[in-house]
Amino acid sequence: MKIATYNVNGVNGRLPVLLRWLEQRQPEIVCLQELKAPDERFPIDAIRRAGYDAIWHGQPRWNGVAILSRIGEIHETRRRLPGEGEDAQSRYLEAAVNGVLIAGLYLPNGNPRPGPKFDYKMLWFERLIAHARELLDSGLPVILAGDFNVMPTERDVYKPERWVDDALFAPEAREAWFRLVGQGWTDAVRHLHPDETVYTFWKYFRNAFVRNAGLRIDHFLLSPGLVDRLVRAEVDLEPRGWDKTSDHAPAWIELAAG
DNA sequence: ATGACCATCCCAGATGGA
Repeated sequence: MKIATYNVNGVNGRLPVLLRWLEQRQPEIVCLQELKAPDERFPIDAIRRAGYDAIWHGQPRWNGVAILSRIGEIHETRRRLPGEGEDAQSRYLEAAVNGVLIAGLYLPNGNPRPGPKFDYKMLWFERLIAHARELLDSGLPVILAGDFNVMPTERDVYKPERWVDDALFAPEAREAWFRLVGQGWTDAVRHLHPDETVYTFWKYFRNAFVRNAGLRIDHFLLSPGLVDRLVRAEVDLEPRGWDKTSDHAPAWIELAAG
């Protein structure tokens, strides 16, 4: 079973790229971030024609997350973190699919730092950490997947020294990441590729993708029971080179049958 | 060290992204 995460940077603007990649790769489950569309503009018809069912949680202009499945029913369990109000930004969606609990998330960017946006990022992070504890304690097989907007280590940034004051690489954000992982989660890509340079995002500017001036900010965290089932963890670089593409590349993991 | 590019939306230029 392949499970993917893809920050599409506008689900309607990137629809041809998304559909081409779904057709090519055929992941069973996909978490999408940055829909940038209100709920009524989610392209559900095109996604159904591609063979997927979906749930989504959008808002006008910004944010927005979705979970797609071609393997079985999507049983939604949450659409916001505990502690978030009804009017919160659309950044979290959780569902049981084919025997696994999938949490699709889009953690706030947090720039500029310091400032209210960074405070919101860290507050959101704390809510995620508290809820992740509950998910671990449930004993269920759980995957936290999405755009965490954090590069955990220097290996995850092309020029670490340029990013130390940025909200994506700030000590507070990295500390929160390691506190989350320290609950007992496994970073799937690093587990299988401990020493490789792996990026999931490249700016549009200055030929960043061609220069491989990238960041690793899209992640999969696995609950302990899933680690033995992890057989692959990859980033699809090809779609990042397509015309009218997202600034992120899709990442995916493959789990053996449980 | 800075600015570069892209999407969205009452369609122009502000805002957010990372």
